[in-house]
Amino acid sequence: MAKQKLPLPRPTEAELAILRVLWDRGPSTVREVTQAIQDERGTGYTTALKLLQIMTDKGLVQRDDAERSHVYEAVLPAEETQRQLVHDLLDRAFGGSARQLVVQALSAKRASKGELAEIRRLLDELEKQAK
Amino acid sequence: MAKQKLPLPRPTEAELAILRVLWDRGPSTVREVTQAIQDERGTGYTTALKLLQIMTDKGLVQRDDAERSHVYEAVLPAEETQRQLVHDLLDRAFGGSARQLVVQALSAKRASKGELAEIRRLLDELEKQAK
DNA sequence: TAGAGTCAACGAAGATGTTCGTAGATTGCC
DNA sequence: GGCAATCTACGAACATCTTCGTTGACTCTA
Repeated sequence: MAKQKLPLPRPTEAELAILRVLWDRGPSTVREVTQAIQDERGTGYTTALKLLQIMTDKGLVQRDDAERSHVYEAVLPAEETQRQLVHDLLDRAFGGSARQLVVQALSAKRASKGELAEIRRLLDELEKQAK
Repeated sequence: MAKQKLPLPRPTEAELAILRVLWDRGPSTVREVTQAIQDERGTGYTTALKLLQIMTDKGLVQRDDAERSHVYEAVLPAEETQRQLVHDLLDRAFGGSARQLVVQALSAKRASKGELAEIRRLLDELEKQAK
């Protein structure tokens, strides 16, 4: 039984690849996950299974074993895990400066004009709150 | 002698802590680095030394051994490594969406009004370029 | 010159993450 | 029932990362 501690561990590299599949596809079987990450990483079936078992122990995913093929599902929505990862990176590499991170994010991947406009709208909202 | 391959490996957790010290302080000795990360991590002298030696092999830092106490220096400026780290995170966790990453960055660490204004200025510049 | 302090080098141990081989159970089909 | 396919479980091997003990060299000073 997985411990019910709220601060979930940071997913590792391979675990994150699996989480992305679960976020995209929703609840999935081991075979579905394996096929989805086949290209990106060469991961075989038993490897994916083992990772999902470990992730279940860690509390990153939930397992439904009603059917013979167990169905796995991400415990946290993508946004929450992403926020945690960003926060970690902020602390570990940016000395906590969100501004610097945003700068690098926008220069790492040239955002389109539409995306920029969307970010601008987000800023509007945040400024209202941060009185 | 360190290989001269341009794509430097992604620094690990402990390595990144050391890089941050070198970015802050500039070229430093093992002892200086050790003292700087003493609080954050309990890292002892020989551990820091070993890490710096490994990082030298990887090409992450350069060593000046003119004096008895060798002086280490980050090869890449902070901005470049940070950009690479953001790019990695973008690919590994955000499916490449810079917008989503910015959203999470701003909500992970409530940015101050001043920071928001600065980011807004950055957007102005980017919009000029991204015609 | 003897002893204390500081240094780089090295190797090994321990922790964590990743991969896969194998075994045993279940299911479907002939 | 017997066989093949598919599944979970488990453990071991392997890689990577982190830490530290030990050694030998150098420096300073009494």
